[in-house]
Amino acid sequence: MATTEEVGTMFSRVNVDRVSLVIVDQIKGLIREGKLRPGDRLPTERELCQRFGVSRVPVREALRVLEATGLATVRVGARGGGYLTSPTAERLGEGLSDLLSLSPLTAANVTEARMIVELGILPLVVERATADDITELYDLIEAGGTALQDGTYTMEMSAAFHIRVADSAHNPAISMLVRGFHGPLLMSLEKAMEIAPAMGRLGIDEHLKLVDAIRFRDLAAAETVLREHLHRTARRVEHTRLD
Amino acid sequence: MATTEEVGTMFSRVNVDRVSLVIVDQIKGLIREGKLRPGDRLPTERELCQRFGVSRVPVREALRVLEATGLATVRVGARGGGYLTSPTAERLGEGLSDLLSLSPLTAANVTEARMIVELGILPLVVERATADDITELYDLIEAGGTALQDGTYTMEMSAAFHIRVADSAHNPAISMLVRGFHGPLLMSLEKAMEIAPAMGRLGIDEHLKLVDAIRFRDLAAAETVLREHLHRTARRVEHTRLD
DNA sequence: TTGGCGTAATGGTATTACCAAAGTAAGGGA
DNA sequence: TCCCTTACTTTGGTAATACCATTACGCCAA
Repeated sequence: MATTEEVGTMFSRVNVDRVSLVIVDQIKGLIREGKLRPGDRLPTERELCQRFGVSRVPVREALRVLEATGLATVRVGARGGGYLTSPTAERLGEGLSDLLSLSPLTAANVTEARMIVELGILPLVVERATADDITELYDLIEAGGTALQDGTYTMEMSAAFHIRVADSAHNPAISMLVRGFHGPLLMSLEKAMEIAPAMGRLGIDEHLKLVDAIRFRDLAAAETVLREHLHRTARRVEHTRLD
Repeated sequence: MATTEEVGTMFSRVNVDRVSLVIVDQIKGLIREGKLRPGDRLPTERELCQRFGVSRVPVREALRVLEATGLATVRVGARGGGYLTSPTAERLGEGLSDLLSLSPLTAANVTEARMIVELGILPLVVERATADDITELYDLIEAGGTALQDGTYTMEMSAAFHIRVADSAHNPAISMLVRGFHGPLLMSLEKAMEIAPAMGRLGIDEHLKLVDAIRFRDLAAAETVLREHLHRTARRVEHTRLD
């Protein structure tokens, strides 16, 4: 007969997770291990049922979760079924915006984090920006200028510029972070405040100075410009709640 | 008879979304409008079925999606069902880390981004760290020291320390970011490389120096220590693939 | 030979009915 | 008063079925 202590170590905690969760985890694991890659087609629902030895309901729930996470899309019809997709930063921002609107994060919180990231990557940007990067940045600025004259300049265009700057660091992880922040943050701010034309003009001027500094690989100047630029926009959102 | 152009505008693209998606959107909408708040209990599955006029499967799929998005938890049993939750920094970071570890990013990408964030927040940490923060950081270091002697020191404990440092910036958005970095990504690295005892000793010494610098509000010293610390661990990861 | 059309095969979507397991809460006895 | 039992609520999972969307293929005609 085993003592109580022995029994305590004999049995390991049995995991009675939801079946759908187990399936999701297994598929995620396969993705992590590289055995499944974006573009791959998952087996049909019926086949997944057989492989996992479960009925269709949990399998479908798992597919919905993968879909919601941005890991897969499910098509109907012949040649339909689950297809793995590589989660984009856009999808991340989508999910994030839902959560941000509920979470105790304030716009000031997000802005502060954003400043840290965007200022922090400047050394990389100044070092790695290619001629193409610079050209595209100037193009964005020009587009912003004409939009400003038309009165069609939006916060979204400003966001696009900052995202393009981040892309010039040539690190996909950083691109994802910045995209993740800009989407939800600016979408909610856009509703709250119209862009005053003078404000836009000043913003675009600063964008221009920033790209100039990047072009000349002048880190100090770039930092000065961007810090002032971000601080100025930060002050506008200081007391704004995300809602 | 209508002309072709007229017909072109007469019909709008029919988009028969999945029922589960419609349900999710409706609930999200109610949350956004404030008609549903964290802590609220959703109607039971059966009742949702009646209200939406659909069967249980789509309803359950919708609940799974809400769960996966971090907007709700579902309990079984009497008084069970869906309860809306307010997403925490932990939950947000979890989603972020999932995304990072499942996207085609290299360890070097993520490490670089991590360094930018963790170094970037140091000014805030040095400025805002409370006595409690400092005490807890020392506690973590002490726990790490004893664990090291026992041979039970793990990457996870190191991660906990860095997360606690980030929490000392007292910005939930930043906490979320750093938690996102120290998720499954580092856990998978943990498998790849054992912590050499000497390595751990050195790491903990650096942790100690970092907290000392934070305590004395010595930003320059803190930056020097952390930069070296992160660079050292980064070098170990440099040629490691995420797989 | 080739283009278009109809049909069959494929595979997700939703309904219904049913049972099992897990919590909760209320009732009853010591 | 406290604990235990019991009954009920509610989700979790299975199975069978019908239905609809999409694609592939083969046939027929030009």
